[in-house]
Amino acid sequence: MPRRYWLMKTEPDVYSIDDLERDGVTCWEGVRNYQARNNMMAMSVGDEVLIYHSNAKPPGVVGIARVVREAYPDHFQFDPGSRYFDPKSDPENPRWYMVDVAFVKKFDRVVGLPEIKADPELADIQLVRHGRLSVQEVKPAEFRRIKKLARKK
DNA sequence: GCCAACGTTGGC
DNA sequence: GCCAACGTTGGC
Repeated sequence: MPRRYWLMKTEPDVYSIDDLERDGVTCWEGVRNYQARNNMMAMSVGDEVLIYHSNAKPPGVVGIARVVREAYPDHFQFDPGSRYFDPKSDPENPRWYMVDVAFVKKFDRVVGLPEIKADPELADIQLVRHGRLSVQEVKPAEFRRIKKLARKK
């Protein structure tokens, strides 16, 4: 099974790449969109993940993480005190899953969304074409390209 | 703060 | 199963 590549969004005010660096490993809870969930369920240990800061100035890719635990039920869906509580989810058949990811690196500079949009090699990236999805698959060439852009300047 | 895009809900 | 209403995302 070849390694796959992903992009996951987070709002830095809520959980940033610096928080991930501090924590080392974190569970990626709170994904409440079926397509995003399905992407998490397709992840394997060892897959690499671009970390994207949304609602940030500037929005963009800020670093890399690695999947260290494959999808398992997100227990926050059963916690009435959690903002991620889902009263419609059945504990016998959980609706929402999460993965664990580990910090790999923080880029020396943010690869901003305008730069990604302007790059011909990234013209088909889902981030541009289906902007709102919070967990996306990234093609190997796109992953390499963003890593390369992060080294520029 | 605005609003376009788009996913979800629920009446019928 | 359609689709209008509604809620959320997220760039600007």
